[in-house]
Amino acid sequence: MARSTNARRPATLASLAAELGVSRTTVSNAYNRPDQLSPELRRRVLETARRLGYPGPDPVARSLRTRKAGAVGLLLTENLSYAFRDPAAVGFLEGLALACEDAGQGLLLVPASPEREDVAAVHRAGVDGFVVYSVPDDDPHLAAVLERPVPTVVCDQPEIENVDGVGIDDRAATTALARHLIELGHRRIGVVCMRLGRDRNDDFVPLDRQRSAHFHVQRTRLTALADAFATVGVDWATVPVVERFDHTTASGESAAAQVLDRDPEITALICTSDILALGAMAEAGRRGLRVPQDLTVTGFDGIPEAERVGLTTVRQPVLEKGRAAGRLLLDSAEHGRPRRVTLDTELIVGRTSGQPRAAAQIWYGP
Amino acid sequence: MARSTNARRPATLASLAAELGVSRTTVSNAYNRPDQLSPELRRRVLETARRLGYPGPDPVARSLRTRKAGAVGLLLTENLSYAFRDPAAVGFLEGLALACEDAGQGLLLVPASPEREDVAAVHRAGVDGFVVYSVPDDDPHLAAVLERPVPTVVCDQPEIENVDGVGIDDRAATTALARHLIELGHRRIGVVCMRLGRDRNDDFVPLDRQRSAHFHVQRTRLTALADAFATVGVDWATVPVVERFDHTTASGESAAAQVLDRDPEITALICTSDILALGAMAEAGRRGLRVPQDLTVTGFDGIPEAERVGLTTVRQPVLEKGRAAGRLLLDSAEHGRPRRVTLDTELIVGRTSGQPRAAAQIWYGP
DNA sequence: TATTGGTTCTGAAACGTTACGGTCCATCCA
DNA sequence: TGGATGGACCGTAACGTTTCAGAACCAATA
Repeated sequence: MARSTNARRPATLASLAAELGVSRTTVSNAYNRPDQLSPELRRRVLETARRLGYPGPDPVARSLRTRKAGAVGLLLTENLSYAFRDPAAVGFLEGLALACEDAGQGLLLVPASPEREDVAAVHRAGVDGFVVYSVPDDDPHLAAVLERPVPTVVCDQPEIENVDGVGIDDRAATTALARHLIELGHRRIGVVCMRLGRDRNDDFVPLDRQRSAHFHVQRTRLTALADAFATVGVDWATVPVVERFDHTTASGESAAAQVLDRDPEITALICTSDILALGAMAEAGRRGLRVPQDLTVTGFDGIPEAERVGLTTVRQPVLEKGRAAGRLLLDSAEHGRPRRVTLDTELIVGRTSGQPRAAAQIWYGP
Repeated sequence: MARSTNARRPATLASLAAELGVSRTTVSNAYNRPDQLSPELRRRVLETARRLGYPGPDPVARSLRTRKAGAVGLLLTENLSYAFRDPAAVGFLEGLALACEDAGQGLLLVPASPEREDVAAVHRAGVDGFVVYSVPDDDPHLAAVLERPVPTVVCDQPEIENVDGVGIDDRAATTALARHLIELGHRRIGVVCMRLGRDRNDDFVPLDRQRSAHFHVQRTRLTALADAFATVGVDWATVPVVERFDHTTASGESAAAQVLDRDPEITALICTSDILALGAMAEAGRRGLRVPQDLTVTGFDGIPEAERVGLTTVRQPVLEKGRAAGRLLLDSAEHGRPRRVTLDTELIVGRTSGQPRAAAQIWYGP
């Protein structure tokens, strides 16, 4: 006979159909295609569902059948804490989330910390596509994503065959920044950059490590700086470049200290992110160095806090980057793939860059 | 015969098994339980998989079978933009994401904007549980979540039968803040609060709307303020309370303006969030009102920027709140449910609260 | 009366996987 | 030599849904 109301096993579409004496199709239609059955029957189905405690079609079973998960996976191998504390990353996340929301898609944060070699989370993610952000090009998680038979969009990565991409022209942006410093007269500089690989190296960076860096963005910026300063005769091998694994202001402080200890004569400290630059400014202050009179400091990203303190930096549209990544993924099957979106950047000359002391003396001196 | 390497239909566990002449179980074991088959056979399975382009077991089919999605759903009906711009919300998100990552679980942002009545996204979410944050108690999305047969944790909500909860003692925290202002001598005050319901009402809030507010947190804070000031004879009906739907500093500015236009005599402006308070301070500055000499401004949350400007506020451990919510959800089946976690808060007396002018005159006057 | 057309509902076949309870066989020990 | 042991693998039965081609019915049309 009919099943008891509080059956041990939870109600399913089938049990509901049996209870009602109709086909499963009809029950399914009651939820998904109300026009396919009479209002009266639909009412009965829904009421019986309530009575039996049937919560509606199981999302996973539906996904299996329709081959749609209704969600986009986000892979970011930055440590979550650093990611959420970096306004640039949060902005990216916001843009991506907005694009997903517009399309009625969920956004799944895939658990993949940089230390964890375990790629299982990528395999387990029930998603219709992936967005990859801030990941070294040799990351096993990235490889696992690319093996999955779903569309993927990578951000700030070198071109990958058959994969859409979003990014900025890091080389041009960095070159513009370098030119600005060169024109001001800086020749002795130091650099603070984010991590260049999956291994931790909180120290000076030899040339080969710079060239083989697995973070495309960092590698490109270092190369662009080297090339730009080479045009005015700076030997890049003599430029102190310091790397930090953790992306925090504290990292910026200690890195700046490391550079300044090694070479107190530098007149400009170029940081590859605003977060690092803010830390560097704190360290400069601690040493009694006035910015920019005694030391020029620059960043990259254009986060609100950088704007507040007047940091000289390169603004990039982080929110738009996230949104573009989402759109690219969700509009898939349009246009000939792969596609690549390059967003504009803007050099922001703030109050933290000025002429070096020596140059100033030449300029205004006797 | 064996299938062609580039079959039209993508390879599956079954087709792989057929190709190899083994059972599906064995192929499954090759991926999930390497100890259940000989290394040699496993090698063959994996190699054939590569050859046929089999990407490994389908995550959705696996979820269906195992009844585990490996992800937690987050429902927040705040507009995404406001959520990502509010450091308190980002902190919560960070804590929750950390808890999920620790457990190897994904975190799914369910697309549910406040305007959208469509709860389909909740039904479609393939998750093992839900965390609900910043949602009015009559939100249809919340109702849809509670109908799903998965564990749920609600944040900043009144107790729901059989549902775990995380929150702070809003009443006690607000009372402490009110006492602080009362002791300073404030009697004529104004209030700026976040939205009280699903409808937009960017205006003064009549008493009945205050009492029937669907955001538990806001309702509790207003009630606590009313009760505290009643003890010193303040008639709450005369206190201007202004509401803003959007949670931005711009909202704080315009709300403060609205209050000050109505009652320029107030000596303190109590805001129910730091974001609103920061906006209020900007508006005070615009009017030439010195804080705190001419106007005391207070917030709630204890976000970093509030600390930077020395805002008087109540600090709550937002990251811990998110982490606790995640832990509660993922530790399910422990202890007798439902459980409730109440986190500590701290009154931070900053530089934005002081004695009112009138009181100061009485104090130091002739 | 036969035909058409529309609505309402059905039955069976996927979707791709893992859990469960085995069987088979070689080996080991007494 | 008999019995026990354990490794390697298998077959079947779900998991709960959607899809698709039609069947049954009824009313209206020619």
